[in-house]
Amino acid sequence: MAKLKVSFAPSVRRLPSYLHIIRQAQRNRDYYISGTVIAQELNLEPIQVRKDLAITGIVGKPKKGYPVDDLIAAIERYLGWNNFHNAALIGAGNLGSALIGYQEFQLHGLRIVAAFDTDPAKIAGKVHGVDIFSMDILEDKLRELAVEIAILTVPSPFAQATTEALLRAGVTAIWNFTNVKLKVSDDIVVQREDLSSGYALLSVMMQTKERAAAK
Amino acid sequence: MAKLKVSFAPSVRRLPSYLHIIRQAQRNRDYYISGTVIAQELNLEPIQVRKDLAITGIVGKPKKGYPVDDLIAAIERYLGWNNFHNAALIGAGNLGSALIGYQEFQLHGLRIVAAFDTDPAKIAGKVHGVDIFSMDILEDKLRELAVEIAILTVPSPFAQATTEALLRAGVTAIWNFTNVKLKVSDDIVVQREDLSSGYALLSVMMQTKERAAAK
DNA sequence: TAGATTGTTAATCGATTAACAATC
DNA sequence: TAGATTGTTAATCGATTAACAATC
Repeated sequence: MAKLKVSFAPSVRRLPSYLHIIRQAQRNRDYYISGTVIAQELNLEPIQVRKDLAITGIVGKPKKGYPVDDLIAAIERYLGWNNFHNAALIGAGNLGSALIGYQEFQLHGLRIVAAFDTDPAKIAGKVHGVDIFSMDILEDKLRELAVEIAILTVPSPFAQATTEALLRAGVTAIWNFTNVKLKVSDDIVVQREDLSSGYALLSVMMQTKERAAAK
Repeated sequence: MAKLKVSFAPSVRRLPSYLHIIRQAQRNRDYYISGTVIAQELNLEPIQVRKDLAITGIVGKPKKGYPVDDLIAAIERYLGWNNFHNAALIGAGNLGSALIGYQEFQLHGLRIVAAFDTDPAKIAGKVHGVDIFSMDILEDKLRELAVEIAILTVPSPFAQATTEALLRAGVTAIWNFTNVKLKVSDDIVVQREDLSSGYALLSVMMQTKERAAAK
């Protein structure tokens, strides 16, 4: 199998923010929402919103916009957020606790069924209602719970070794919050979340502004 | 001033991961590192690495590669990571604590001088050595400490109102971890970190794989 | 009906990749 | 010297934006 690449990746990344706006409309009991309105709310071009929504297969009505309920369903179906997947948190530190606390992901098919840590003080306790197990029983427990997704928030030096254990336990998708490029085979899904890259962008923007101001 | 847009944004986002590899080479006492080696390490094309590094102004040596020390200096200068900026954490929850704990950012010009929260149990305490103040004294304290960057990790419903207080206090850059699109004037730097967009990508990759496997 | 909005087709823009001469 | 690697110029690819007919 060749390396997994998402087509329309930039569009896919924008869909959750659209969903957020559209849900507000739903709470507002609106029947329709137009691409123009979504665009205004997010400071985007209407044509971009329309193109992005088109990939979900939704069909709108000229003059009115998109039917709110159908649009939400279309986006969720496209993202696969209508199906559940068992997930485990590997590393129950501050970041891990924050992630497990986000109700949002739970509403979108992510069912966190266990957490793992090496700290004896944490083991046998809970984070946001989820049991914390010893890293020693990682493989057995993951298999037992049929975990598909691992949320990896261990310290970077342990990332690769931990990953190998995850794969032995049958995990097929890794949400990687370490700053390590994991070595895995092409059939494993890896999404790396890299705060440094966002910080780099922030830094460059600040410099650009400073330089502009100096003129 | 027009809306700030970073040219070469994708390249800028990759620079921190290059820096990571190059620092390893430095620890290894290597004098030179080639684009080919960096590319191999990160599963990228060598030409992409060379093009990305070129924006920092570094000049390499045919056959040898780039001088390690100079390359690190060039990347850090380009990113502005050789200059310090005062920053404050707004919202000292789990995510905020995790961010403040990352030594990495502190090494790259981010000097977190204060944290703010509304929880009386946290106020007057510390997170990773940083004082936590009441949100009530936000504006005065930010001004007093000459804070430029706000790391915004408050609950989403408070994001916009908090932002307005930040701007009144003279903050010019916001690292936004809420899922709210902040309304600010064009001269304010905002970098939004959106976990949902990464999760959307992970979800689509998983679906793509499932569908491929079903065939 | 008039006009706002969709969805399609084409044009533009920017990023990635390829080709290759220069060079240490 | 031979050959690996740089850096430049050109080609390709994909994403964004523009234009506009269709339509409710």
